[in-house]
Amino acid sequence: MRDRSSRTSSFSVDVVLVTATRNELAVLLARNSSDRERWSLPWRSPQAGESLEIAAIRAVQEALGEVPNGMEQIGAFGDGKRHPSESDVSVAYLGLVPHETASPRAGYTWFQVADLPPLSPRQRAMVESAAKTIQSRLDQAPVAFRLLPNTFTLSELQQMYELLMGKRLHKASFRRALQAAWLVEPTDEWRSEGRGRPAQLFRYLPKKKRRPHRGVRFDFLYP
Amino acid sequence: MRDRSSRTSSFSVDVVLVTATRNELAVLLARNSSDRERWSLPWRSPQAGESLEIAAIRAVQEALGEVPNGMEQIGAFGDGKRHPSESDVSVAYLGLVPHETASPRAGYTWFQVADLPPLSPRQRAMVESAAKTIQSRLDQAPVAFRLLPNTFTLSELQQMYELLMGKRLHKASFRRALQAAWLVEPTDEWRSEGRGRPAQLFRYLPKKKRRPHRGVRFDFLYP
DNA sequence: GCGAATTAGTCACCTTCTGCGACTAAAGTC
DNA sequence: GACTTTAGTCGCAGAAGGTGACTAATTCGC
Repeated sequence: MRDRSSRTSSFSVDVVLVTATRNELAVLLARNSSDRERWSLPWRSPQAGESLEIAAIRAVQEALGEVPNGMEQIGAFGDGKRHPSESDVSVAYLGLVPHETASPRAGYTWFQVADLPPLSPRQRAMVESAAKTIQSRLDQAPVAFRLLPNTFTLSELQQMYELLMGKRLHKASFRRALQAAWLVEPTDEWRSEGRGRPAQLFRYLPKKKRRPHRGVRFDFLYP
Repeated sequence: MRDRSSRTSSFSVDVVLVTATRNELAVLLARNSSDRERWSLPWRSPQAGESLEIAAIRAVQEALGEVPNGMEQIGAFGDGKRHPSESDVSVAYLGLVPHETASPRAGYTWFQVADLPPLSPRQRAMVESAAKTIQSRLDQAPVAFRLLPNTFTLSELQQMYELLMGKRLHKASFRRALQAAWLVEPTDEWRSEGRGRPAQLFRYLPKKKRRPHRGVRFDFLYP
């Protein structure tokens, strides 16, 4: 994928770029330059003086030509044998991009997460970890908005949440919670999509934190 | 701290070991072997074939002589210049140990998190990240129990939660939530501590998950 | 021994939150 | 114009959560 002789660093930076189509999550993979049947996550060996995050951003730039707004580190992965870079450890970053604006460069393709080609065990672990990270961050961070275009209908937003959470949501409850969080604001545009009543377009409204308090909840997920 | 000539790996594994006294969190630091005025997190350069987690566990063994039940990786840290190991990147692990059973070996000391000695920027970032991780994991994972001895009173448990959450909790609400989560079981022991009515001792009751469902909550923490 | 102080543990009330069905609104289809 | 489809809202019933007041069991001071 990249010249590996420049500086044999014993770690690499790998990027799990995620986008969402109508009802599927997709991950960007790069065609292996030597064995063109194989695919791998975009990765990069950090150059001297290049921070981890910068390396991740560069890897994304090579793949998409643009940078996602905000990449999040999801950990260092060391187990598993083979990795394209032959590095001992890979630091994985997660990036979210709206599907509309995400056209990969030559050699890169989106794969549905449900239908990935074979990957190295290490990279497969990264993809799984990325999926978990997205789910767990869902109600802590505005993840869904980073996967949607600038304006969107509330139905689209709800569908995105349903996709990310993996379950159906009740429309009225969803909108009530959304209102309480004060997270979106209406635009004065409407979109008519096929049949049915046109939907109002909304935009994400980043705001100072609200809801300062709330008690304990022992919603433990694992024993 | 450790022989660095054996194998110059460009990354190290650092451990943020956390314990909790009555009303303070504390972190284990190691006295620097060359400059005995300086302190650092316990760390280790992974040997060949040593996984990241094993390296972290070994580092803890050297420091405490025992292993915490479960270490969690909190990320790879690359920015900031100086690090004891002179490595480019450090992978940080978080371990929780009950204060009662945590007697450090010679050269290691617990420091209150509010009163840490100077650390390298990178290690300071690790400690801060560890604190954030603990808070965010609080209602996802039984963090508090890993900081308490096997049996404890509900008041102790509540105090631990108050310490970790950084705010007071109402006794009745706390216990109601605890009951609903089915997370502790009473022992038949009671402990009389100074004045006041003796408290019943409880133990942690790991269990299959409950509460399978719940709607969305936009409890966003940042804009 | 006895009341005050202290800590443990529970109850009941009221408010807020949440699941959910039923409703109205505005478009297209035939 | 009746029917279908999607958007958007209302309001109730029940669950969850915040809080003060209560009972219980012990030590302390006298």
